Amino acid sequence: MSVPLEPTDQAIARELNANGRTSFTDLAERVGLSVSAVHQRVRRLEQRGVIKGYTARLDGEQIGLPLTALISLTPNDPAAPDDYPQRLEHIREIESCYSVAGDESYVLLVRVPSPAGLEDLLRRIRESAKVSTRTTVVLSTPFEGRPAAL
Amino acid sequence: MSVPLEPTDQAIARELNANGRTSFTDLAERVGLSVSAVHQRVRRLEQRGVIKGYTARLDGEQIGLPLTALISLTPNDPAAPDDYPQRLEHIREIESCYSVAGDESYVLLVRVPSPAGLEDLLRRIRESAKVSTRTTVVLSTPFEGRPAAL
DNA sequence: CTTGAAATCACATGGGA
DNA sequence: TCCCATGTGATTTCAAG
Repeated sequence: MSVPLEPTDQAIARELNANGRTSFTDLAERVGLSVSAVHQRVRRLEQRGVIKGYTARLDGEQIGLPLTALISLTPNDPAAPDDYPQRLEHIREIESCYSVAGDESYVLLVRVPSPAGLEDLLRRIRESAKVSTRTTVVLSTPFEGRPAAL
Repeated sequence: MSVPLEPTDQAIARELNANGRTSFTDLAERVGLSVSAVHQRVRRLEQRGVIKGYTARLDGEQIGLPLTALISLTPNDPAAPDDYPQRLEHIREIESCYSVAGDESYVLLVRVPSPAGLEDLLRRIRESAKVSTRTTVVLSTPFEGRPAAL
């Protein structure tokens, strides 16, 4: 299950993780290979799923989603089949969904425009997944989405 | 604090959030502007901090960081000045740091190679920030880093 | 915002260690 | 298999209106 990444591929992955728009030309210089060699490696990393995608990180405040929260889920019926992620997938306010070890079963990271938006979101989560929720409101985000510690 | 984003800028931000390597040419087609107009807008969004950066999303399993955890922090000395984020910034395993409302003060999202790596990380967090920790291990990640609900 | 032109880049192909 | 060199068309970027 997953060969440890070769040093060159690791360097490429690290660079693209830190700057997702680095050109192949720059990458080639940094890892000491020709542009075409790097090009091939990046495509392979994408195919293998080492690179899952590219995204611009946006400032929640400025895009109208200033309220972030962590929501922990507990199933209402512990005997029900565990298809919670599927039941929640359609809710676009949910950015991430983690299955966790602990008192609760899942933790969601969500972004909403306002307290009213959060209230409505919680209602939809409870209805869609038949869970009870415990919400931790994020007051501020000192940092987020930093480069991986490769 | 933060003028609501103009529709065209919002469309650009949404597209780059969903695909961080979309070319200016593609962006221009999608939003119905010339390439250089889009170019200027993207630069402005970057300057304003609406776009905070670009990153490749990597598969933790394949890059040697298969273990994810959420760590909640409680200050040892509640009277101490609150400079925890600064004290933790140097620890590269910490991907995100949220100041939260609730029993605890902060929640960290971390990635490590192994349980031993987690143990060592917890020790460093406690020492650096003078906090006690409560750790929630992530068992699996049904989804993560989905595009913002713009 | 647009046009337009120069510099740079992406990417496919073919060939060599 | 992995790498490199080269060519062509696409893209980025800047200056000017």
